Amino acid sequence: MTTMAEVAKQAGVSMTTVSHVLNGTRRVNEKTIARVHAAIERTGYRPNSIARALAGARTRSIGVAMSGISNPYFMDVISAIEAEAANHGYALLLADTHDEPDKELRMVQELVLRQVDGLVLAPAPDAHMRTLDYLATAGVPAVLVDRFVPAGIDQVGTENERPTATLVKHLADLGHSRIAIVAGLHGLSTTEERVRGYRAGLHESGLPVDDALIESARIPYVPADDAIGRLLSGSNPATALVVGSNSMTIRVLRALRERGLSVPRDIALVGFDDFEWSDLFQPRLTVIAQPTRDIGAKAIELLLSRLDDRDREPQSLRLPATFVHRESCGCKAQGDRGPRTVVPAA
Amino acid sequence: MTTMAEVAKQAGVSMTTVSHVLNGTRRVNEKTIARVHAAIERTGYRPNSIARALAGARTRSIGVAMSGISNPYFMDVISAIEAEAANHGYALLLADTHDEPDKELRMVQELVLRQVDGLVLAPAPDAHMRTLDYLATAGVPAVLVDRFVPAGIDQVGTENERPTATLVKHLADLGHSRIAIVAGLHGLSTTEERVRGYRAGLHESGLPVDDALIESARIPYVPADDAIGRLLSGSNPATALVVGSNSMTIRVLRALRERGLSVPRDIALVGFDDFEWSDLFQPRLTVIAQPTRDIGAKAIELLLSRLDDRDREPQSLRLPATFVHRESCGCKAQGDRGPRTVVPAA
DNA sequence: CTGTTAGCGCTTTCAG
DNA sequence: CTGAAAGCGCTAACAG
Repeated sequence: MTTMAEVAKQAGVSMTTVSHVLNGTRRVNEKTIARVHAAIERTGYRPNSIARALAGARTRSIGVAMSGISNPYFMDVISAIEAEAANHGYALLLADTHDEPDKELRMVQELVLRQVDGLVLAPAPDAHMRTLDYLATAGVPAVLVDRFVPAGIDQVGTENERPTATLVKHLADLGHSRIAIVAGLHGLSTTEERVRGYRAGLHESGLPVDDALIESARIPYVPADDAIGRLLSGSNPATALVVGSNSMTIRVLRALRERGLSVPRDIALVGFDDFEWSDLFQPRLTVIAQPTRDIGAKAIELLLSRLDDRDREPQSLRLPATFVHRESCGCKAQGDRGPRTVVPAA
Repeated sequence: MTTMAEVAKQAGVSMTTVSHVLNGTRRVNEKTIARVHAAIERTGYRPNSIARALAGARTRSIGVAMSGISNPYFMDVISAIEAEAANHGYALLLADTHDEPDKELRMVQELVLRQVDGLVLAPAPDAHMRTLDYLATAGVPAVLVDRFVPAGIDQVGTENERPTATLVKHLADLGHSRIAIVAGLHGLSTTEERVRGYRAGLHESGLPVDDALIESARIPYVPADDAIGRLLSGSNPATALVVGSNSMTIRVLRALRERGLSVPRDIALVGFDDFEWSDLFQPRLTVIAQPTRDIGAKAIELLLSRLDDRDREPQSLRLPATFVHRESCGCKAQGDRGPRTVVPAA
């Protein structure tokens, strides 16, 4: 392992100069720069990031803490984050919070101890926001993705309310009056906003809100079977379903199949979140698609810009979602081969 | 941030002792240990991993370098790795190699520079194995996943040859004689082994091998359209397809749909790799499922055991795959609600 | 425009 | 059973 001292000797300069050449952190004579570069070239020198970090500089690593890193939504986001971060010479430290506040805090502390320059977090439902408090006191820059919190911190996510209303109105336009929602995890802003959009959509369609038609998960990863059971029983069952997230959609589709129900014949279904392969599902799903890659890229952009300027005003970004019209809503089949209909949602 | 010096002072001992208490690296008097622990407790001290690393100790981080981290197969593996690693107090540094040898080498060097204690790598096709050479000379413990190389290094993957033969024979038993394979990326051991299994399956079914029925990708991420075109044109087109990996399966399914071909009516299809949601596809896919979580867990297990004992004999582990019988092969429909048929694959 | 030097927080000889 | 002290490789005052 070549060290900086070695390079300095080879180039006939001091370590200081090598360091400054490397970091562009002060003016250096052209020729000196050239000599240093030559020495670096010759020795194949690569700076040791650990030593760099210890000496007080940045680690050029950023922490990513999210739930269910195998969740397809987050995978897209993470993949975009990885690409964008790598572009800027940053490495990623990954942690799975499982959407549990305690685990989230532990994981984030771990990342901070490892001196990440900043972190991207999809905050778990946590009334006390312990993680955010910790981050604030530790002075570690962070950007939140997906879920929003009422705090002065950078955040990126998508529009939730209007698109969900669009989904509901689409169903109402098709003649449905018993439209239910199976929302995501209780306590997440996304869940709340989508439920709000659901209510708004009903109002705007002149339909009453029946709280019995609103289900949301209290615990991560529960199957949707009970919820579906409640929604479809009784004298006035739901005839159409809005599902609040893609992991929920999987569970709902499975629950429906368990009951021998076919979509959209027996029940119409639309969802929030697209899947990379939802065009291969049966039926093809009508959904709101989030700009996952943009969310990831923007998260890194915000984070890096904050590293540059700690005092910049916090930004809260809502990226537009798209309405992807396929067949699960029960509209006349779009034809397998035709282009999918994509319009801005709301 | 409390430092070790602070703790030492509070406990009335030297830093050396604190260090040894922390690491259990030499005998220390019971009472001294207690005093140190008390001081740690009192100050809320957490060791600084960066300083630790620089001082030559372990970083308790492991690098993970794979292609297409949004690829569902690798996501499962990574998710298992994350869980297992977190259990043992290790953090993950993630890098995407995109299956390109150059990028792979750069990423791995980067990870090594960041002093990962070891790494998990899904090696890109690379005749010269530059990355493995580098790892060997750098003396960094690594375990390979998914793909195998003829090198004395720990490796975990699945059985490829026999299961693929099983797939072929299943198709042959259904009366197909023109069975094609759309294999994965050229140069990967998985691809080669699966093609070998394909040939073996044909032999064992008394069918001739027609090289025109063997396609594999030369470049990552190419669509399957051309391959499908070649396979289905001519006077004696394929009537059944074996697809070599799940990302390929997606591309093949899309290509078939472009052509208005329905599975299994117009053509039978079976694949390697299961999807978490392949039971929601139309049709439900008959596949060989890899024990992805076990692969990830085993990879970490091997890596940690090597950190313990650098001189242990390298192990090469093949975990068994399972044959998941659904409908895309064209067998009489299994019924949507029945349990899927799962048997060990060869 | 360049160099000297004091750490960053910890591990680990070496010496009691 | 315990400590003193020398680094690990780099950054950033401070001083020309």
